Amino acid sequence: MFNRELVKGSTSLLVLQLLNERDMYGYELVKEMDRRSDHNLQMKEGTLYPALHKMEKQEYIECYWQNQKKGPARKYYRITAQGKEILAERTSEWHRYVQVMNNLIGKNES
Amino acid sequence: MFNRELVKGSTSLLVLQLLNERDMYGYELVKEMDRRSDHNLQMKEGTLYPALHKMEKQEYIECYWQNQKKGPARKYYRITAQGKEILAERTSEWHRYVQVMNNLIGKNES
DNA sequence: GTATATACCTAATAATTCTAGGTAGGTGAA
DNA sequence: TTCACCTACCTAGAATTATTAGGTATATAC
Repeated sequence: MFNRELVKGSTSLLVLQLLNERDMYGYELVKEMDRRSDHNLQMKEGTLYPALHKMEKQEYIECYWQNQKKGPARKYYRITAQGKEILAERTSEWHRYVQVMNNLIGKNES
Repeated sequence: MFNRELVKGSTSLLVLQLLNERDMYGYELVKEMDRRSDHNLQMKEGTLYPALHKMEKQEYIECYWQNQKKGPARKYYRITAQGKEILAERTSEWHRYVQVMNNLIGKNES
């Protein structure tokens, strides 16, 4: 939907925000982002899974397996205390970025 | 200033917007972005020059040399009709992107 | 004559995303 | 019962873009 490069860099912000609301598994994150963005943010699995693994290494999130009665097991992710700090930073950065951009390109156009 | 990946993808939008206001040369674009963003967007020359050359190939902009009485010659860039179309698209895309993101991460925080 | 500012440029590296696969469990229809 | 499809995980290679770290040249100030 969006220019791939424009959205680049907001993956971790989005994931941390969703996990801050509740624990989710990878496949669910993809569907949830699609749903809540009205199909505007269609993150690919090939983008999400490596990003999750990186954030796990950085200890922004941690995971646990949950077997299902039906279907494949799910790997749930939970945000850590450190992850919440990063989320706050990234959110603040996002808002500053939008302000700066809007100043430059004109807030009121189309 | 900002996460390098967050800003990725907005280079062409920024350049087209500035050139839509008036013709500028590369070095000036770098300084002008820095100034108008209160030093938040410090685009590197290594980012800008290749981006300008690409947009020239795409015919979004065109250039002309202007010799100076003092100092090195300047390569001025002018936005084309096609560039103006792209600018309108990119601007609209930017605003949609901000809306979608704000919906997901919560408009009112920090 | 040396440092600094202006003004252009590029090759190599880094970071991220997408493409295009793969594995496996379970359901429903022909 | 086989084939398609959905769930759910994963990764290697290609593509894109930004930064780093240089280079060239003109002109001014000390």
